[in-house]
Amino acid sequence: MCTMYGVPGTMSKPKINTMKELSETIGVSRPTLSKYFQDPAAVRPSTSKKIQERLSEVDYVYNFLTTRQNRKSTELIGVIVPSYKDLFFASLIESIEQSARELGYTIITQSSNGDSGVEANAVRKMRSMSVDGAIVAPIGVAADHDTFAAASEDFPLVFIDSRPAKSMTVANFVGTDNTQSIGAIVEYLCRTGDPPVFLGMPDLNANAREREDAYRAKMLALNHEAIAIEPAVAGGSWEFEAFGYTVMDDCFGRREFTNSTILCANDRVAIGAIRAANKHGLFPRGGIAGGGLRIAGHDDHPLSQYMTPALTTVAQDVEGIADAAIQLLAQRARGGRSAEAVEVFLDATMKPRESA
Amino acid sequence: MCTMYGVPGTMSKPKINTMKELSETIGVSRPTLSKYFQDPAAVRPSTSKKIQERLSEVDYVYNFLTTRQNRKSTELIGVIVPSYKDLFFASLIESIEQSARELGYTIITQSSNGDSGVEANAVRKMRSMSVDGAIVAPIGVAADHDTFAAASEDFPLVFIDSRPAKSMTVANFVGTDNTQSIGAIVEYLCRTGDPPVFLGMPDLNANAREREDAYRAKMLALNHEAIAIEPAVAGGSWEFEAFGYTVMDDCFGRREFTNSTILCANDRVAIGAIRAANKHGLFPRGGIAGGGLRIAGHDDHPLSQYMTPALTTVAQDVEGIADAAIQLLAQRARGGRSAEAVEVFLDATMKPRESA
DNA sequence: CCATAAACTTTACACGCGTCAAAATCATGA
DNA sequence: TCATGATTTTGACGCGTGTAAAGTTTATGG
Repeated sequence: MCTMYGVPGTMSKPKINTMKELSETIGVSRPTLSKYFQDPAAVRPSTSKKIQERLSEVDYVYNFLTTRQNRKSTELIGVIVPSYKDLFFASLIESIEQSARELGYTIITQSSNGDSGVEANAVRKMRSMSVDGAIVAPIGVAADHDTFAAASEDFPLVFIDSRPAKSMTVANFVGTDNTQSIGAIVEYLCRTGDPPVFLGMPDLNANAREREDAYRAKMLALNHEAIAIEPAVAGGSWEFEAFGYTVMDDCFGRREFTNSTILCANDRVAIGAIRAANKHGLFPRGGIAGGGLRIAGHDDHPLSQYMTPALTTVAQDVEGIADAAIQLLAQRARGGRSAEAVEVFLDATMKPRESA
Repeated sequence: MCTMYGVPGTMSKPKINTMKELSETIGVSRPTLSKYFQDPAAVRPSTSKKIQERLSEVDYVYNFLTTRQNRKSTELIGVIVPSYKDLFFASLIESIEQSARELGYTIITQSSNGDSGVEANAVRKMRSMSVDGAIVAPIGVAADHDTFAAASEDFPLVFIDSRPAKSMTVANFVGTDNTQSIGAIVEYLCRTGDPPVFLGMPDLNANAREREDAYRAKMLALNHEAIAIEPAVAGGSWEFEAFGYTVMDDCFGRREFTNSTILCANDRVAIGAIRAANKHGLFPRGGIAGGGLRIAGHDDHPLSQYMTPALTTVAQDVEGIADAAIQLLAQRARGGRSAEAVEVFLDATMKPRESA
């Protein structure tokens, strides 16, 4: 039998459009149905069973817009990230969705496209959708402070990954403790070879500066000289691999840092750097680092282990971050809004692989 | 001044909650405001200007839920993908969002997590949200046919990337012509070296089979023997890199295919295969392929060019797919539902790089 | 079997905005 | 200045569901 989507009349179950209609065909009152849908256990077991049975014989979907209009809570949580095309953020979204689902929340995701105007629009959209809360991985630079401030009067706001631009602002935050994570990998690198030089990431959010600061602090503590590679290109873009590649291709072309240990501010930059190193043949021995050039990253990007050499990095606790953010939001959404802003810092764990 | 989010009273602009309130403070009637918000040009220019000016002095966000409840169109488009953690889908989402934004649509994204139950729930959620249409990259295997059929009575449905499971079903589809894309790369590979063997992807959607079929057809046309690598592992997972790595690590360990040209069903599988090859030292000469083993992929995954060797592949026209899907949906959402199902096939373009 | 509480039904209003009809006001050109 | 048509205002109803109050039925226990 050839079924064609879009042609009416092929469905077996009769379609029911409103709850009133449903209440008539099912034989219970509309208020009872309303109660049932919000909590099947809120009605008598026999009634619940009856509704459930009849429900499976019809094609009814509740109207999300109208149900949420009238409830005190929409059980929507907004998520804003700078880009979908970054597996770190993608992992974060996936974990957030998972944690949210367990608590009955629906996720509305928006990308800010690395643009603070788009980010502000996304926040406004969240407001218009009456979300119960929002999780934002902020652009950081030139963020629209007022937009966030206005939003946070409507619902709790939790920043993840990096803190918002204005450092004097106190806001809910869940993320990795850059001091710990960078500290761990600097310590590792110093212990296993030459002290690292630092290749930053384009100065697009707070992590760029925090990680470099953490690097300098740790190097100082270990009595080593901190050296940051000065990018020959202006890095204003979120294409981190291209940035890492371009900068290091340029360096290696001048035979600079060809024998160094390079700590990159994140794995995407490191992936670009590894590519540049391979182009210049700096990883002999079948791509495995061997005493000369070493490259390390930060984040444990899902593809890092597939690089050649496999990228040594520190893994952020993505699930932990997602879960903590959702928990914090859920608590704030229910509880009072009066609570103090909270900052949660999670530890990252070393992932020693081949590249360093 | 230290501003703290979440503490009321820090805002400068007075907050307005409803349109009625707004109409009072702004000095126009509510129906006029309603018209203005739907189309600023629908009111007299002087009125439009007046509203616009006063609007910038207050903090008002329209209520998305209630506005959309009453309009004939919600201007919401649902997007369902199997996973966020796949840069191909991420690219697709980003392009879709872009095309949609231009037409005034808002995107609601849901991940089906490679699970047909979750996929069915996502479709139901789209229905409950009264979306104007949905774009689905289907799981393919064990998809809930009834769910899609029911949904397509509510709004137009466009499948992208791969066609839904039941092949006898005629549905709107936008995607790459696997015959063309695979044909192009097989032709390229045969022209530049040994004819390829084929490494499939886990049989999770229609592309798995279609691409293998296209490979066999093209090989037949070129008078070469088609050889598909039999995976030693059962590949039921969406972790394609792990699949490619495991299968080829196994082969290479037995010294099989170490000198072959391997065409992978997608880039993520190829990335895993390249990693296996590098582990076994099969890409000497600084990682650049040179006569012996060659590996090619399909999709032009954003990181393919950063592999060593850089992955030779065929690029799907992601923007074209996204745009065509949105256009088709927009047309169907406005126009009649009676139109025939449409299938749009786009060409892919060769990306010769180092790996083959 | 009856008292009692729990669950249900009925009825009604609310939510914020779209939309319509009729009345009032405005802008434009002669 | 006035006629005319365009725009706005007023007042009202509708959307589908949440929710409260009051009355009715049902289950439970003695």
